[in-house]
Amino acid sequence: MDDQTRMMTGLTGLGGLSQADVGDPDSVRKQQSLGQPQQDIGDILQQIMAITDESLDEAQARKHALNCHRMKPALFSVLCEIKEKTVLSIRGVQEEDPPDPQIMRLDNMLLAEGVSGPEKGGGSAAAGGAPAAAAGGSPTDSSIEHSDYRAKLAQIRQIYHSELEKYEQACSEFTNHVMNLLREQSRTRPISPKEIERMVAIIHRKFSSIQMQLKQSTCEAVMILRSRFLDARRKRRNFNKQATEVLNEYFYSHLSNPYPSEEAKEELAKKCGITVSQVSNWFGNKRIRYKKNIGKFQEEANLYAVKTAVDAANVSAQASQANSPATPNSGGYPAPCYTPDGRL
DNA sequence: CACTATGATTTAGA
DNA sequence: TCTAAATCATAGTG
Repeated sequence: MDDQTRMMTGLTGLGGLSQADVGDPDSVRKQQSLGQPQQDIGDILQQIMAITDESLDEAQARKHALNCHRMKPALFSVLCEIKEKTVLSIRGVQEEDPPDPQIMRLDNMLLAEGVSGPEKGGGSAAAGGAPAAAAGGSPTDSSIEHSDYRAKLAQIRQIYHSELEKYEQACSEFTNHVMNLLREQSRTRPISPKEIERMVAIIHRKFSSIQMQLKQSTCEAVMILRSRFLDARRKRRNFNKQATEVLNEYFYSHLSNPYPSEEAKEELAKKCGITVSQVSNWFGNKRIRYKKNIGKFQEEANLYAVKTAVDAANVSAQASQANSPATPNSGGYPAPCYTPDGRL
């Protein structure tokens, strides 16, 4: 504000108004240093009193006179220019910082997690529902944990957006306020539009740094959520006995071609209370492990062979035996050797 | 605690 | 996109 006073005094001086009229302190000092020292303190005091005695109307009138002065616009633009140069030389050229890589990373992550992007309304088709399933291949994982995860994510998303909105509103309010203030002041002191622009940029930068904190904490929340829910998926739990039984039954009764179709998988999944991808996993694991060590699975194979045979028998009690589920072994996987004691 | 069983994930190939 | 194969990581068991 020291600048302001200096400029104002300069302005008034150039504007042709007497400095004494305005009560410029410089002029007082001058008077003291030149000539008669404490010539007339009373005089000075009177001058000062005159200022304070000035009515508001008088002051307004003076201000108005200043504003209407024919030299004012030209003068202001010159002053603006000088100020611009000074400010630039003081502040250097550290403006126009590039987009912060930190904030870009946060933005990308929030986008990837579906927090900041467009509303993923559908959800059913897993448009972006399963973040971790990107490479996994289990698009329609609708387990309980998953819906829980999505609910929590939606909650975070909602909080994030409402906070963001609040910040943005506050920012624009504050910006407006400052802009109005500066515009108002630009009538009495040299403020170029460029300067206002710069001030707005500064405000925006401040607010965006606050926003970054919001983004950061949101990211943290999402990370915690992920580790709690998605990584918990990896914490496997064995299928229940009945489910394993159903799967094994299918496997051993289709030993020649243990590749259930999509429909069969769906049915098995429903029967076992697991997802289709879990069924796929199970068959993948089972096939490779069976193939690797047929001997080890001998007993199990016999058990299920007997089981299906019994079932078949039960069925054929009513129908003909023509279509027994015990598929003949036609090449895919070696069939177990049915020795009575379970050895090969 | 070591060891095995087992569900999930990753990688590579068709 | 499906599968084989390897691998990871935890659950269960003695």
